[in-house]
Amino acid sequence: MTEATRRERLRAETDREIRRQARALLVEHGRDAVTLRAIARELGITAPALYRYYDSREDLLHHLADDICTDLAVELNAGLVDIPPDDVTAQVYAVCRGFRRWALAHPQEFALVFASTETTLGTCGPDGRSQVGDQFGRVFLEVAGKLIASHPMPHDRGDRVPAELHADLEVFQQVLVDTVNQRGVAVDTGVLDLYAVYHITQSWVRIYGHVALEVFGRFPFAVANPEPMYDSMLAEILGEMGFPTPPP
Amino acid sequence: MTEATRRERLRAETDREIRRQARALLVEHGRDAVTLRAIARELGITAPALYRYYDSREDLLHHLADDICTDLAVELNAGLVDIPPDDVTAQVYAVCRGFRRWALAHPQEFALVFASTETTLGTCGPDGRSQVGDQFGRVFLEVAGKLIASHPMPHDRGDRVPAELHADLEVFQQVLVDTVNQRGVAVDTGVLDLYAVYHITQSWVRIYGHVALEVFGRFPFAVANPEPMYDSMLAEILGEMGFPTPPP
DNA sequence: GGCATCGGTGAACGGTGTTCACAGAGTTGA
DNA sequence: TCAACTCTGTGAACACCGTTCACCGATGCC
Repeated sequence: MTEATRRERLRAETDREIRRQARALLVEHGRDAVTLRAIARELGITAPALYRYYDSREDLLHHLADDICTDLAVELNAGLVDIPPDDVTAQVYAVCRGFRRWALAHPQEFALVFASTETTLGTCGPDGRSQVGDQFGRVFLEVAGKLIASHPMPHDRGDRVPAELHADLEVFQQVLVDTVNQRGVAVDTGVLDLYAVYHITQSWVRIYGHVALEVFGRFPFAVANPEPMYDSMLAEILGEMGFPTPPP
Repeated sequence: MTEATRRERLRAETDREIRRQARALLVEHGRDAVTLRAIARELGITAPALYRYYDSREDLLHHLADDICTDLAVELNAGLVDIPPDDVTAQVYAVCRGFRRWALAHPQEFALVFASTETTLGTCGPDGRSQVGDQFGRVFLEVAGKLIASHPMPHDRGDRVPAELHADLEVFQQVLVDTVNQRGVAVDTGVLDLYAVYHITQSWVRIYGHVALEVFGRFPFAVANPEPMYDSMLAEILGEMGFPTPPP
C-alpha cells in the first residue's frame, strides 16, 4: 500500500518539520525571525540543506503562507460543525467571529498572509495563478454562497450599483454561483443579483477592515471593547441583507 | 537669527539626509532593504555613525513612520486647498481619494505605517503615547469634524448603538469635538450623537479596509476597476450620513 | 588656549542568505 | 550482487547585515 519509498517518506517528514519550525519561529518572534539557519538549527541540520526543499527563503515563506491559509480554512470549518446546517445566519457569525479570533490570536500569520505587498511575498493576489488566500477564501465564499442560496434576495436592484462595476461584479457573481453549485446546492445566476454581489464585497471590506485595524492597532482611538463593535458590525451587515440579528 | 551653531546645522542636515535615503530605499526596494549600511553607503559615511542619530535600526524605522505620516498629512491637506471651505462633501471626497491614491502610489510606506504589528515596529497604536498615525489621523479627524459641524445630525439615535460601545464611543466623541473646537469652530458635544460617532468609526473601517485590500491585492476576485468601487463606497458612506452624492 | 563634547572611523563579533564542490546513503537495473 | 545513478546533507566560502567599542579629529565653550 505504502508506495512511497523510504527516501520519499523521510523527505516528506523533513519537509513537515521544516514548516513546523518555521511556523513556530513566525508565531513566537515574527517574520524576520524566520531564518533558514534558525530553522536548520532546530532540525539539527545545516542551512544549505534547506535548499533541497525550497528555492529560497522567500519561497519557503510563500509555502508557509499557503499552509496558514489551509489551516485557517480548517479552523473556520471546524467552528461550523456545531451549527445547524439550515441556520445560515449562525454560520456567518461563526465564520466571521472565527476569522477575527484567529487573526487576534495569530497576528504574525495574519500580517504575513493578509498584509504583505508583492515585493515582500512574491507574486500573489487574485491577478495570476496561485492566489494566497485560495483555500481560505473558499470558506468565506461557501458561507456567503449558502447565505445567498438560502435566502430569496429582495428583488432586482442591479441598477443601484454603478455601471462601471458591472463587469467586475459579474465575474465575482459567477465565482460565487460556481462555489455554491460545487457544494451540491443547485443555484441559478438569477437568484444572485449584482447588488447582492456588491454587498458581499462590501462586507468583506468591512470585516477585513475591522480585523486588520484591530490587529495592527490602528483604530483612531483606543478601543477598550472591540468585540461588541465587531458583533454590531456583523449584525448591521446581516441586517442590510434582510436577516434578523441573533444572539451571540 | 540663526541661533543654531555650525555643528547643529550640520547635524540637522545629516539627519535629513539619513531619512531621505532611508525613505528612498523603503520606496524602491521595500522595508527589508532599509539597511543601516546601505544608508551610510549612500551618505558616504560608515554605519556606526548612524548610531549618533538613532538608537537602532528599529528606532530609525519608527521615526521614518512618523515622517511618512506627516508627509501624508501634508499631501492630504494640499489636496484640500482648492476645495471651497463650505463644500464639506467635496472635502471628504478629496481626503478619502487622496488617501487611496497615496496608498497605491506608496505601498511600502502604507504597509509600514498602517500594517505593522507591534513587534515589527516598536510600540505604537492608540494604547499608549506616540501613536504612529497621529499627524495623519488629525487630517481625517478634522474633515470628519467639519462634516459634523456643518451638518445637523438627523436626531438622537444613540439608542441604536449597543450599550457596550457607549464608553468607547464617548471617548472618541470627545476627541472629535475637541479636534473641531481646536480649529476655531465652536461645537457642542450635543450636536454629535453616539450613532454618528459610530458611523464615523465604521467609515474608517470601510475606507481602510478597501484601501488595504487593494494595496495588498486581497480582494476575493480580480478587481479590474477598483476606483469606481471606492467612489461608490464613499457615496454610500456619505449617503448614509444624509449627504447627496456629488460628481467626481 | 585648554578642555569637554560631538560626529565619524575601523576593527571586530555574531548573525544572515546563498553558492559550490564534495561525500555518503538510498535506489535502480543489469 | 554490484555498479551506476540520484538524492540529501555537509563544510567552506562570499557578501552582506546590526551592533559595540576604542580611538581621533574637529567644534564649541569658558
